Amino acid sequence: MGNSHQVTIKDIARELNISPSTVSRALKDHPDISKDTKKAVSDLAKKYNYQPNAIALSLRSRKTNTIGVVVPQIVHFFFSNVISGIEDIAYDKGYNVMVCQTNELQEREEKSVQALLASRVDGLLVSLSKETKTYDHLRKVTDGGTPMVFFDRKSDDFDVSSVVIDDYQGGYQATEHLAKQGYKKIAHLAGPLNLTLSKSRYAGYQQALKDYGLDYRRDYVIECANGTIEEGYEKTKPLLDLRDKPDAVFAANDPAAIGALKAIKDSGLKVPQDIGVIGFSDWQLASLVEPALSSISQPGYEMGAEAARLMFKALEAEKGEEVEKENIVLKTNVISRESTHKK
Amino acid sequence: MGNSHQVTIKDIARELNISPSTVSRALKDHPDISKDTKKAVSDLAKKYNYQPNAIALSLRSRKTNTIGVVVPQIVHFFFSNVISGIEDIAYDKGYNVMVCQTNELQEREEKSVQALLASRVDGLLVSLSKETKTYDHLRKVTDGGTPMVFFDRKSDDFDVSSVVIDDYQGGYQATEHLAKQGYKKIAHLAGPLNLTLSKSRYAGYQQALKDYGLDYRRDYVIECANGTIEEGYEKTKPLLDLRDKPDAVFAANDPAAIGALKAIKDSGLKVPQDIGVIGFSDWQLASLVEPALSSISQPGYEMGAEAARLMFKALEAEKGEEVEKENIVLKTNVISRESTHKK
DNA sequence: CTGAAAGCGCTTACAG
DNA sequence: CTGAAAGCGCTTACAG
Repeated sequence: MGNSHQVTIKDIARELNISPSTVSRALKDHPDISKDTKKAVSDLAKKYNYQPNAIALSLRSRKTNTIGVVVPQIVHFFFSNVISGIEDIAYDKGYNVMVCQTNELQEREEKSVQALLASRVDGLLVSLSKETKTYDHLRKVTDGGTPMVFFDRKSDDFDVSSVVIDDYQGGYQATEHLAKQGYKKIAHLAGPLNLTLSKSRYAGYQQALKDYGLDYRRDYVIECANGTIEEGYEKTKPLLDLRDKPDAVFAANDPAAIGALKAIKDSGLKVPQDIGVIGFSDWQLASLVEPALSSISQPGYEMGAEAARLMFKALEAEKGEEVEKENIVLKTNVISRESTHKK
Repeated sequence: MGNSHQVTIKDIARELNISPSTVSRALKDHPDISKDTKKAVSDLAKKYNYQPNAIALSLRSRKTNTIGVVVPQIVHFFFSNVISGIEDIAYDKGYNVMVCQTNELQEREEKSVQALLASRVDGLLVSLSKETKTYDHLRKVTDGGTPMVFFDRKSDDFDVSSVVIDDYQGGYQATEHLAKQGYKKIAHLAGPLNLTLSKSRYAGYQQALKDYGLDYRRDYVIECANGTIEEGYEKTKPLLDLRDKPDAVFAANDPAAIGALKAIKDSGLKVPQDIGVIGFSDWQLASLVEPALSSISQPGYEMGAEAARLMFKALEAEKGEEVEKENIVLKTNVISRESTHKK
C-alpha cells in the first residue's frame, strides 16, 4: 500500500465499531472476549499487518527491552566478538542492542552514555575508553538506577558486576609456556603500563620467571605504547643488539609479536630455534604469519555472552530484590603454534 | 541516591508548584516564560539531573532517532567496518544505532527486521543473509513506509537506495593487474556462484582476459563455496597437477588466496616467481602472510558511511517529498604486494 | 506569563 | 462480554 501510517489499535477498533480496549484484549487472547470478536480483530490485524508499537508499550511499562553497549572500537577482532556474544544472548531474550563506539575518546563516551540513558535502555554494558579518567557520566547511570555491567576495561570505583580477562594468568601462562619449551632468557614487550591490564600481564610474567627459576632483567622489558606491528619491530631491534640477547620474547599483544617476529627474522636469527615468540591474542592473525605465532587466547565472545547474562540476571530480578554483584574473571588459554617449538 | 525513578517534568512541576506545561516550556527556553521561572526550573533540573525521556518524545513525534542495522555477521573485518562507518555518521547526526546480526539465517533476519520495526526505528539498513530467498519481511518495511537502504548484499526486487562494491570492476582489476605483471595463464578461484557478487567478479575476470588477449579456460576456474583457507588449499592442488598449469591465481576472497599461497608453496613452486597470487580483501590479513598478498580492497567503512548518508537524506526530506533513490557503486583498488611482483 | 486539555499508542482496574 | 477512564512522559494549540 505504501501507506506511511502504521496501523494502530484505534484504527482496528474504528473499523470494527468496538472500543480500543476490546481490541487490545482480543489481541492478547484475553478470556473475557468472545470468540467472534477475537476472530474479527485478529483477521483485521493480519490484513493490515498490525505491529504493536513498542514505543507505546515502553512508555507504559517503563521498559524498553533494549540494552546499550558502549565499546571503544567496533572494528577490532576482540571487541567485535564481544558485541557478537552480547547480541546473540540479547536476541534469545528478545532484547534489542544499541551499540555505540567511543573511538577511545572520553567525550564521545560521555555523550554516548547520555544518549543511551535518554533512550531509556534497560541496562548498559560498558568498556571504558583508554582516555577515560573521570566517571561522572557513569555515576549518572547507577544513580538513576539503570543496571550497568563492565566488560574488559572496568573501573573499580563502582559496585557493579564485571567480566574481565585474567591478564595476570595470561602473562603467567605465556611465560610458563616459553620456560617449559626450554627458553631461558625471556624478554617482554609490555603493553601501555598505565593500563591495569598491561601491568597484570607484566606481573604474571615476573611471577612465572620466579617460579621457573629464571632471571628477571629490567633491560629485557620494553613498553610498547601503541601495540602496532611497526612498534613491535622497532622496539625488538635493540633487544637483539644486546650483548646478552634474549632467547624468547613474550609480547603483550599480537601485532607487537608479529613485529618482533619480523625483526628477528630480518636480523638473520631463526624463530623458533634461536628465539621463541609468543603473543597475546587481540586478532585472529596469529595463525597466518610464518612461523605461525603461539599466543594467549582471549575469549571475546564468551565475555560478551557472560556480560549479557549478568545483565539479564539483574533485569529479571524481582523489583526491589537485591542482585548480588559478580566479578567474573575469564581464563585465558595457551595456543601453541610453531613460533615456540624450540626443539 | 540510588533512586530508581528518573526525574520527570511532573516531579519538577510539583516541587515548584507550577504546571508541567510551564516546566516543559522553561526547559526549552520558550520566550513566553519569565526569567525567574526559567531559573528555578533549570536549577532543579540540574540538581536532579533531569533527562528528557526520549521514549515519550518518540511516542509524540513518531520519531525514535534510531536506525536499525541488519548485518550477516558482526565478527567480520568487512562488516565491522561497515557498522563502524554507520555508527560514526549516526553519532554525528544524534541518532542511535540498533545492530542485529542474522548469522546468515533467513529466519533470524525476519525476526530481527520485525523486532526493529516494532521498535519503530526511523530507518533500516540491510545486508541480506546468504540464505535469504524470500522478501516478505522486507516488503513489510517498505509497505509500512519505513525508509530502507541495502548495503553490500541487496535484492533488486525493491525500489530502494543501495551501496555495493563494484565486483565486476574488482574482478577486472585483479586480472588486469596480473596480466600487466606479465602473467599469462590466469586461474580463478571463484566465490559461491549463486551470489551475484561472485558472478560479477567472475565476469570481470573473463572480460579482462579478453581485453589482454589471454585465453579463457573453463578448467582454470574453480568454485570455492565456503571461502576458507582450507578450501583454497584443497581446490588449488588440482590446478597445480594440470599438465598445462596456470602461472597465476586470482582468488575471489582472501582466505582462499591464502590457501592457494600455501598449496603453491607446499608443491615446491615459488610465489611470485612461478605463480602469482591475488586475493579479494575480506580481512586485514593479506599483509601478514609470506609473501605478502596482493589484493583488491573493499571500502567497508566508506560503504557504511555512504549508506548512512543515503538514509539520513531520506529521513531529513520534507514530509511527502519524494526522495530519489540512489544506487551507489563503490570502486575497488588494487593493493599491490609481493605475491604478484613477478620480476 | 501560565495553565488545562488533548493526544501520541497502548493497557488495565473499574464499572456495568 | 464490553467500554470509559486514567495514565506512562512529554508537547503544544488554545484560552485566559
